[in-house]
Amino acid sequence: MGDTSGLGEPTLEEQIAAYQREFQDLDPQVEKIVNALSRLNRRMNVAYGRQTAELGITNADWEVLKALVLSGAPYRMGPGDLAKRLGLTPAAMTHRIDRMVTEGLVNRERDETNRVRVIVELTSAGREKWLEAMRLATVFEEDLLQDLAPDERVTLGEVLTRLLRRVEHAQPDAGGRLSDLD
Amino acid sequence: MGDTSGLGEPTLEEQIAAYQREFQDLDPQVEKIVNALSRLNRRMNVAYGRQTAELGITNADWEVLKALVLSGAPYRMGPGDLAKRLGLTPAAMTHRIDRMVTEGLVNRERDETNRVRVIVELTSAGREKWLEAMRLATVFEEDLLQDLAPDERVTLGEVLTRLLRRVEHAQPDAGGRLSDLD
DNA sequence: AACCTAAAGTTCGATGCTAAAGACTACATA
DNA sequence: TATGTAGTCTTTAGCATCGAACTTTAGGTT
Repeated sequence: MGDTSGLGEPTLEEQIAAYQREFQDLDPQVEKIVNALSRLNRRMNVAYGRQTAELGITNADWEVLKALVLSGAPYRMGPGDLAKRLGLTPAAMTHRIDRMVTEGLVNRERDETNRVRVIVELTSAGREKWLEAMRLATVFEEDLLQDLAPDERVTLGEVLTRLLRRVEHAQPDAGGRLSDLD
Repeated sequence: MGDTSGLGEPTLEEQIAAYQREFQDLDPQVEKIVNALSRLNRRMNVAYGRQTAELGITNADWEVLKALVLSGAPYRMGPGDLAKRLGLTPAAMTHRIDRMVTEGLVNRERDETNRVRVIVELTSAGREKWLEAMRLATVFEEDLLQDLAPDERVTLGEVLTRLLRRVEHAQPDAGGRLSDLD
């Protein structure tokens, strides 16, 4: 009586109870929300990871593709901007782009108007991969929210946006780097 | 007109609009929720990372401390169980424990009743660190949810639990490894 | 008793990340 | 024109992680 399956994680409720045993002045409401958010995200990333793997790419690749597509046509960005957008160091971006170039997902060119700049451009293959990933992702996401009534979805979206506004305002973009993400 | 600050991220609303431009049959409600969840988690991890750094540890350390404390007195677990609990490979767990032993947060002993087993035990210094981290974390968490009325908190907790139940049931613990977490 | 199999943890090689140092370009100023 | 300075990317060294091979022990089977 206790664990979910093997030895993975205890139930959320069990976990909150354990926290309360070890830390008296704890607000169970708050802890429930925070821990649920954290677990949900983990599971979502696992699911996304399976889907991207199915397409022969990684979640890391997908993040880059997303940033490029969202930048709009002609789907070009500098490595520095990409790094900021994804919360990586420029060094990591260099290597990630290296890999994605060999995979044919993006091109790397020098900016001829300013030869110290580099332009990363989405290839049509990259755009196609993004599209496939997007199709899989939306199916999963719709399935995830299946049990939520339309008005519940609206409310949830509104509440989460409010939380986000609070935390994004409190950390005005961390000066760039967004590291230490477990 | 558009970006938040420097070049970090667009507004959530802007991002959803961009998605709709590039991908027609998209449910904006769903996408709003999913993207808000993802961003929220990112910001939370950054915040936790700052707090743990302030205490001279890392988020990685903190995860181990949490697992040990939640296991209850006498705060002992095997590396394998810890690895499963945290979604790491046993190899990674070995190195993490190495580091935490030198930091005085845990002890490593052999189980004398079964000499192939190892026991990781929380030290009192480790317990104290967990307590300090917990105090900082709860302050942040309370601040994060400040704008939510009591009944909103209850509803949010309930809805998130429902989502979690759905996704945890769908992925009955991934057979162990929970990798590919960006 | 000798052997086989399974389980637990560590070691090894490769990958991706960070922080810091380096190389190159553009632009302002003297 | 020469020089300083800031900005952009790459390179380097160190660390954490993964997957796979390896070591040791426990427990069952013949």
